[in-house]
Amino acid sequence: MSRVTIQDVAKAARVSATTVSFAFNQPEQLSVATRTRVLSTARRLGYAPHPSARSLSTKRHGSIGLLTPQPLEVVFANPFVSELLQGIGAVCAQHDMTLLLVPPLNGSLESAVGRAPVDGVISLGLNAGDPALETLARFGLPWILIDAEAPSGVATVNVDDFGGAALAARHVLELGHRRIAVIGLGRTSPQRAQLGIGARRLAGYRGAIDAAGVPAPTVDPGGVTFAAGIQAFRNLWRARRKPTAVLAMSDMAALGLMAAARDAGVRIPEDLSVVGFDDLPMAAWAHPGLTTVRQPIAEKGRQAARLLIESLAGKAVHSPKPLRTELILRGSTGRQT
Amino acid sequence: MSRVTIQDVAKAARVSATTVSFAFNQPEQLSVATRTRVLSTARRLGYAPHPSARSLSTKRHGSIGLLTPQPLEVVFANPFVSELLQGIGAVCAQHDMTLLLVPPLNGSLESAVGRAPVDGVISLGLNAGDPALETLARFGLPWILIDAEAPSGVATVNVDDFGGAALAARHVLELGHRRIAVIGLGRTSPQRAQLGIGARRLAGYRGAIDAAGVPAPTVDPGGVTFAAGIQAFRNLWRARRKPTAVLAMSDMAALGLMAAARDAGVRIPEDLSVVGFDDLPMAAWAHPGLTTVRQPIAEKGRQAARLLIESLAGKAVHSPKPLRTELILRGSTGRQT
DNA sequence: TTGTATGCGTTATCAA
DNA sequence: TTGATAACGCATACAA
Repeated sequence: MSRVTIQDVAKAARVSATTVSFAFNQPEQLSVATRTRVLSTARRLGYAPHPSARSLSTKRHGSIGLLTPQPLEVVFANPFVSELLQGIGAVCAQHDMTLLLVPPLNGSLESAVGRAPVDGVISLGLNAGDPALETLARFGLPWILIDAEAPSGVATVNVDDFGGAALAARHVLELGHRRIAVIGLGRTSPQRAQLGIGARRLAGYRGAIDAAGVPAPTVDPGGVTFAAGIQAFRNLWRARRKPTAVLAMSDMAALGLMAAARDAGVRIPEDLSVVGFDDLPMAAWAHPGLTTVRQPIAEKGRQAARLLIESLAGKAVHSPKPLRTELILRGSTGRQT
Repeated sequence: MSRVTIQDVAKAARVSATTVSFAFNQPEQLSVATRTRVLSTARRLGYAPHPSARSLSTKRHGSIGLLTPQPLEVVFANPFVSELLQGIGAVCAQHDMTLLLVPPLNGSLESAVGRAPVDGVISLGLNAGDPALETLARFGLPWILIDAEAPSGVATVNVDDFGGAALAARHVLELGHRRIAVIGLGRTSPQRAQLGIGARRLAGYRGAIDAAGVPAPTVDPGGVTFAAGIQAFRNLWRARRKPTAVLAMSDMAALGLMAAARDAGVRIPEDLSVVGFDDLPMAAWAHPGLTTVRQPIAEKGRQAARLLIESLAGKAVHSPKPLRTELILRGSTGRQT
């Protein structure tokens, strides 16, 4: 019941193993007769090259790894990841690459990296200096970063977090809001991971608010989940001085906040304006629709995958220009009355 | 810049390669002195066993594959898959297994299977007789099915689709509805994939409706996306005889239908009752909340992963009893007036 | 056009 | 307690 090997095929087709290998990898080298004979017996026997043997020999795995800073059960709770995977997956398919998920192993990303049969890695939210990335460097694995502080020399795919956040802030400022709250990306999540984009977005919010001569926003730690948004609403509404507008760094938190607000009898946008960040599909499905900063999530995935594959081909790759963000106006924001 | 091998470590530690291997795999065999020396030099050199070499030798890969009937960009558009992955991922982590995504390669799942370095496979929505599954059998790879017609001898994880659908139908019947429409899982998606559960759910709906002496439901092909739900609403509302209750086989379609209904000025539940299937997180977030048949999606993933891993350990595994479904009452259903 | 010989990096067997 | 040696299955110079 053991796997059919190249030798089995060779024997059955009365040729050498080399010939069988040629039939698959360099068909032109073979006469049509033998080639067809070999291939047909291979098919008949159900032969496929053993992936490990193949990669041991070729020094290639034909797969890339997605390094996730948290366990899969946590990571996939965030729809953001699904969308990113759609982008990465599309490019992988184009290049006959498979995708290996690489979450921390016993809490350690480094050891997980060492055991992953991949030609390169896309890392989500890890910043330079992370031990896992140093491990990658030691193994000579090319890698691309998404949503990270760009260390020099490592290609990083980012969006214009600062500009996007500024768009959101200016929007509510123009609507007359003066008491503004910000909901962050969470403090429990890998701090370093969130540090980069969280800090950039916060700076964008603050810059615009400051430029308008409006009091600095209160900042709730928040998170990237619906539940975090609910909690954020509770925190904000417990305060003496309630905001009239909320700028959330994630759509999920914004949606959770909207739901909590509705349950508390707070009308949106009449009593409270809400702006999200991401433009997940469900932002448009909410009622009212969520005004949000769109970032091209799937495109981030595609770019990262493309860069990595180019890098595997030996090309020198550079960080692309931060992708554009865009304010999507829907019903969750309104004029301060 | 090439990878540090076991030989490098052996040389540096003045021992044989075997000893280095022992240090990692059978530490007890070694004297404390040599073990620590070897391990420390290994760490110093940044050594990690080459995954392919290791699996070639051990005949194990330490990973399982998730066979998806469609490209990743399609599959991950469905939140159902994210939740399933949370369950699978949790069990994988417990057993130090990594997860390889195995979508069709050039449209062919069979060839993708042959190239996947995995010890076993979880297949999503593929029914017995599928060529990809036969390929698995040829390679001697253990596999577990999710949401499939259970062929004899292959462990399959299913929920009680029939019973769940019956619950949904009886619910709207009790509310007095007599004009009922059903929204399916889509006809374009891999037909065979959807055939099993789609047919079972349809039978559940029909059985209950028939038992109540109520006219048979109209059936819209539907799908598993928000857009499919919108389309389904249009189809239904175009008809002369509009339903007062809709039974959707997926929450996504139900939510899309609800949104389309609202946009068309159709009130839910006053004008139209809607029941979904799945109980995705966002079913609770919708407004009104979506009454739906809950199925334990993550648990399906966990069970499948557990069964597969047991199977890898040589145990004989059997299809578990279909998991229970449960009707979750929310605001999207009301009495027929 | 096809075959021989060798290496890829590791683990397992057996001997010392 | 350690080491020598033989697989593991394939690809690829090189030879024929």
